[in-house]
Amino acid sequence: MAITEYFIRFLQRRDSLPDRDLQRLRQVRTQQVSFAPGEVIVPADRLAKRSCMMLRGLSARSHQLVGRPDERVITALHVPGDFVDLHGFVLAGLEHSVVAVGNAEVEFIDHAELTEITENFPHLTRLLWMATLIDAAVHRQWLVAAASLRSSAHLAHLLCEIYTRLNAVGVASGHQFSLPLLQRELADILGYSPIHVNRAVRDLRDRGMIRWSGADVSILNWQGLATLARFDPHYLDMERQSR
Amino acid sequence: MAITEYFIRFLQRRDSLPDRDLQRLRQVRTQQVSFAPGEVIVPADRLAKRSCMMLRGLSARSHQLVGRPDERVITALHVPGDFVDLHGFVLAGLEHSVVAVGNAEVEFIDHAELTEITENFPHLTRLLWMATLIDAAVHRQWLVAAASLRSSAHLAHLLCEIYTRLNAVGVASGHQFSLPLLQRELADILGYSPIHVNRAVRDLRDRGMIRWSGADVSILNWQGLATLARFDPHYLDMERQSR
DNA sequence: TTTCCGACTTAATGAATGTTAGACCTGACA
DNA sequence: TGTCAGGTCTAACATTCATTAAGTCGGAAA
Repeated sequence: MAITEYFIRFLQRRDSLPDRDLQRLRQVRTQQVSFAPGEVIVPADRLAKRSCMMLRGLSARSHQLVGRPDERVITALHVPGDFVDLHGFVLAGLEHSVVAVGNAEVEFIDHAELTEITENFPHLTRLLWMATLIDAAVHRQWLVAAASLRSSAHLAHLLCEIYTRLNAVGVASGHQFSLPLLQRELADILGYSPIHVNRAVRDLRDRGMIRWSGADVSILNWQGLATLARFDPHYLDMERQSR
Repeated sequence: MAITEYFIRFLQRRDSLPDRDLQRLRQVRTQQVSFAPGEVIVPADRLAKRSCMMLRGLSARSHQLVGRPDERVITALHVPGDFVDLHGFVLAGLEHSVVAVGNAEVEFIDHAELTEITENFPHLTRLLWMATLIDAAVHRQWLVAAASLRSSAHLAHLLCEIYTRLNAVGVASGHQFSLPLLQRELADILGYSPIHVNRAVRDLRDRGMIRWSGADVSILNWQGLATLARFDPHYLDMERQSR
């Protein structure tokens, strides 16, 4: 089975991919696995021998809080084409777990194969490195949002980002997308209580900016939402550039 | 001039460094530059041709908020041995600037030299990659802290982390260190108002956990501070491991 | 010494967010 | 049809944090 085309699209959007790199990518062997909502895709604190890439649905990086087993914080959301725990290849282990959000399908790639790539494909290695650094840029933007935005604007920022990322890989268009997140999970992402998340959702709805029922989200006023959130997609580094 | 020994120590703490890698590192040519408090070390949004490493003092990654020129958010602090903007080597540009905190000294390394390393030293390349991934793990921990800790505990977490990192490179010991951060800058890091930061500092002082005068910080009750902050240094990935 | 300025500190008030409790709504299923 | 469970929504109250204003302290410069 071949490495997901989404990831190739992710890379090609940001740099040209020489034939040699492209062929090597397509030779990567993967194991495809499906997960039900909430299932653990990658457990924390274990030395993994493989990493996973999103194929369908969403996943989240979930940090269990020490001493409070019922609480967690979500520090990242991943869409199709994201190489979710590529950092597990270089780090000694993950300090968080990766869980499915809604129904999710991933492809696992053995670390042995990644090692071989880093030994023989320097340019491709820099592109893999880049993928992890874009994750880090998203982390920083979440920090900025958490420190500078109030609940409604903070939620608006998340919606703008997710839509932009889904749209970039062709999984969403027309300002509509599927976001199978419970308000409780949203609270773990934004760092608010579920009740306060509910207030923020209602606020955006009352302002006529979004429609949200079940997992279906529509952004009715993109410009207004982006302005409220001070959203600037620059940090997603979506420009073509030689690396 | 040689690459800072702090960085070599940083790497050797986490993996063995073969002679070939070590020799290549010591051959890296650098330009050493000093900065006064608040000076910009690396400006945002410009395609840099070099990256910098901390040699002495501290630096911060500062995000200017669009539309609010007097406000900013600090998303990272860097101590000696940190390869501060190594990510600028792979990304198209930095979405933040790097500024000096107190008096600071850095070494600049040309990207051409890093490119050469990535072409010929795969293991060393993985270690450079690792350095950027540890930064990302710190970002995640800051997200967890922001979402799950109240002001005093949040501040306590920052102090525990900075001391641990300074201690790891031998720049601080005995639970004392120099932290030339104004309370206003602390507010930009923690996402509070300066007044609220003042309350948090006073609170930790009143509890007898810290002493803080000028730039000199003493942690009087490490265990209490770490418990309050739920600090677990695991995320700093300081274990030796083959990578 | 005196003045001045910046940083730190304190107080008072209001806004944002958390907590608790419970109502509503809807789909699954007996 | 009725019940149940999980998710959403609302209200009342408590806590945390922001804002404004003003006072204190200490070092630098005249």
